[in-house]
Amino acid sequence: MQSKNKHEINPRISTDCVIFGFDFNQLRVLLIEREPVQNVVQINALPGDLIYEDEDLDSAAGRVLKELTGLTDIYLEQVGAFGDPDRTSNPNDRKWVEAVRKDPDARVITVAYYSLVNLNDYVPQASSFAKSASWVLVDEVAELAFDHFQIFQDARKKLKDKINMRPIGFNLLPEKFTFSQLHRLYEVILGRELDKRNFRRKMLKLNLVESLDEKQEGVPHKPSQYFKFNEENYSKLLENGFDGFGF
Amino acid sequence: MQSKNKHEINPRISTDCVIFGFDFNQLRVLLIEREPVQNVVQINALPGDLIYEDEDLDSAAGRVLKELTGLTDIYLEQVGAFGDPDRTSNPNDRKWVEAVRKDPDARVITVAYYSLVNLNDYVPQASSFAKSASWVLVDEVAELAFDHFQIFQDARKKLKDKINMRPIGFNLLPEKFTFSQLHRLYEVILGRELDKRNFRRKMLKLNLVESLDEKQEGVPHKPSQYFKFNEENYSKLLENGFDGFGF
DNA sequence: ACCTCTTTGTGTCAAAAGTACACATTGCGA
DNA sequence: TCGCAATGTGTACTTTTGACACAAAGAGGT
Repeated sequence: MQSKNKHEINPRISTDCVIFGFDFNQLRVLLIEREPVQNVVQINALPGDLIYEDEDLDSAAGRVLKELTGLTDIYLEQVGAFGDPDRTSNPNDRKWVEAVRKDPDARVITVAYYSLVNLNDYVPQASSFAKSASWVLVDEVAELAFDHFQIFQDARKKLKDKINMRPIGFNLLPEKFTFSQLHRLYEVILGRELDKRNFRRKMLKLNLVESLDEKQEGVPHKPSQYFKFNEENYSKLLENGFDGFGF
Repeated sequence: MQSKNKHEINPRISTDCVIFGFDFNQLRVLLIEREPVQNVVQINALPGDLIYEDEDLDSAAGRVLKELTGLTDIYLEQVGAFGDPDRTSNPNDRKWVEAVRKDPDARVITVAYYSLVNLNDYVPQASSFAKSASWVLVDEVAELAFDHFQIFQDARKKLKDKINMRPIGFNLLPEKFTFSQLHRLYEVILGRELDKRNFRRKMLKLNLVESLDEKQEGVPHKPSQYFKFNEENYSKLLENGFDGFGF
């Protein structure tokens, strides 16, 4: 929808990615440190950059993530658009923008994406303007560049809501996994304890996991049964509309 | 997050509003017809326009809505960003853009918002490039300009999800209302029947409505009790985190 | 061989929530 | 006073939740 208007703006569009990583114990988020610029105190940032002319938003997010961290093939879901005109009000951010951008005064609107992956499957490799890329515990995320902290929080909330609506978290589990791993996954995302027996009961009723004829080996305790994800039942559930994922 | 890159784009940002209106019976959505342009077949569109330089996204949505339809003071929530580069591939849309815009080739990314209001409280008055603005039954929405149909569908889905997470729909009821009206509201949003008695029981348990000492008058049947919304309890619920709104 | 350590895996009971279902009541108007 | 149309209410049954404790398996050390 457009009209001739003297107030028309000339903004830039960027995309930022909030990638949560689960290592079977804790929840982390992928952050980058930017290449140093004179006089700019280094703080962490979400991986993000401007989008190209002919890219749709989803692809742009995937590309940017790859360029900065080396991660590919990650299913990204949108968090939303963030566009505070005062986004660059922090002097540090301002200096960085002036050093790096052609047009430091242009307003930037960013479209944020998030995902949740198995941290062990993805080893970030910093490149482009990222000096380093690393997995930071979600509870230890402190100051972030621009409005990234806000974006991070929104994404975390969305992840939490989502797991109660759909049984996500399967795409990120290894082919075979134990119930404890699954259990732990739900706990770290929801940020609270879940009763072991009740969790098992409820999860089994969904028919989304089935046990394999295989056990853990070499563990100094009772070995656990391995389970696998039943994709067929998952697709069925998705079609029929679903219910009963809350924990 | 920015870098010097020859692919940098020069897009426009617009905002589109999906305003759902409830008239105590049916669910409608506010659509505009644009001022005619030569050779362009008229189809409906969501109210939307480019944003200004210094506006944050939320305010822009409110302003645009007001300019095109006269509606003010509507709480808007974001649906998301839509930015298909082929957004203007439809020849009709293309012609309209060429006729109306300074820079018809610029890519447009739109940030969509939605809301739900009491249809009787808002009488749309078309202005700016809107020739008319009217409430269309959600089930009769057909072709829309650009990617507006997609946006409309996403917004509708979001509304549905939302009502099961929070008891929205109070801001849009009149000060006093009957249980049937509330009941009907939930039915039209969810798109299915809800048992009258069970609905009443569950809603009452939430303590969000209280009955007034006042009855309907002049109706050719048993008059119903009026109820009002209890804002205090609502705020309390919001703070404590909530549960139990699903129907 | 046995003890210890650690994590797995399992059942029951009571409370709460959900679901299905039918009929008397009220006030209007003919 | 009768018919009409919508309101308002209760019960029985099923399903789901939530709280809770102890035996079983295997590794490793002595």
